[in-house]
Amino acid sequence: MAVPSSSNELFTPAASPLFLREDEVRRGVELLYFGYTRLTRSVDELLVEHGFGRAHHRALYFIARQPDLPVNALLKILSITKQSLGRVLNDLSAKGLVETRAGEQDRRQKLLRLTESGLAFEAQLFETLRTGLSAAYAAAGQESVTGFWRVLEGLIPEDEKPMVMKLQGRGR
Amino acid sequence: MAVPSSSNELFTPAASPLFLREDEVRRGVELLYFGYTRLTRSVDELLVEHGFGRAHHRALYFIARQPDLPVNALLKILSITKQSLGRVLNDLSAKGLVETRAGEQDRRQKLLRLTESGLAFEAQLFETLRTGLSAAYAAAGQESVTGFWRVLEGLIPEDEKPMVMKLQGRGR
DNA sequence: AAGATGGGACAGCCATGTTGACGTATCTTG
DNA sequence: CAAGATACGTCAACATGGCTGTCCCATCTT
Repeated sequence: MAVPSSSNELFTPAASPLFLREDEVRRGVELLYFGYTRLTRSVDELLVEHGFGRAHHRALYFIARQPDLPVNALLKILSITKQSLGRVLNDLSAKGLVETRAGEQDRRQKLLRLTESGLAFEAQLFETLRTGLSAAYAAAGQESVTGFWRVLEGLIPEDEKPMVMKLQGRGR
Repeated sequence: MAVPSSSNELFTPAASPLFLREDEVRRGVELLYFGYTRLTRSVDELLVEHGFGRAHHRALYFIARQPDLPVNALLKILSITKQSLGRVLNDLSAKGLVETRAGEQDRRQKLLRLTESGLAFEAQLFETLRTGLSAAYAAAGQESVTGFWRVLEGLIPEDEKPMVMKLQGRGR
């Protein structure tokens, strides 16, 4: 009775940095959930007006980010099956937003890139993201922004970091 | 020709805090996407082993967070229809993880709470989240963590902030 | 007593993920 | 050069978790 059980966090509030207070973790989980969903919500509205869904946006986004991306690379970025991606890419090319060319060294590859109108649409979607995220950045201040980045980077497994860094043109 | 168009960002790199450099915004978008999905990925695995999906976790999570939550309050938190939530709640109570009581002031309400085994399961799921997020917190440092929180708070629309703050027992 | 509200249920649709099986073109290698 | 690996595509079937629309009951409010 006098001695709290060893699993009682109140007993050792700063015991280990890997065993933080529950409330701090719950706060992060909730902010991540609400922040993420609210940022994407505005984009979703724009998408449905054009008959697309979130999956189409993801493909558009990453193709815009890395023109001439081979299908396989996009599959790895999205971590979905080629069947799922296939549907999405078919929709996008049927509507003239995406086009493909054969790879030059390896002609089995199909390199994905956005058409003129694909670029325009992606830019429009991105503007929505920019508006939301810029406001949050500005309200929080530059120092908070780097903290924001640092924590999120820590959530990405080591073996996936190179892929993310490469997207951002930051070596590996 | 000599004067860049007003939409050219290179012309006014620090023009307005609401119009940040594209790369900074894209970096945030990507880290948010990968960070969020990677954090939830480990939980997903645990869930499918028990025959549940992400939707079940969300319900479990918020019921754990606010015992005796009325159905209507949970609907607002999740922003889904009552039909969608109904399915999830039926699954959870069929498996004995959630139970309901009639409200005391208003007996039309059903107050949701977790059973013993519901609490145990939610705790197990939460451990997975804690492990991932604690590691990221620890690697980034306390100052980064507050920045992380601040930016995410800025992504939540004003009219929804009270709901989120209330979850975290931080007044409104 | 009438209407509003909290909750539940049935039916059907859609988007987007999954497996599994196969086919074809091209590259790589013994 | 033949054999196998790889990149990509497609057909088919299924699961999850959103959605709309409709109707119902119990209870609270007026």
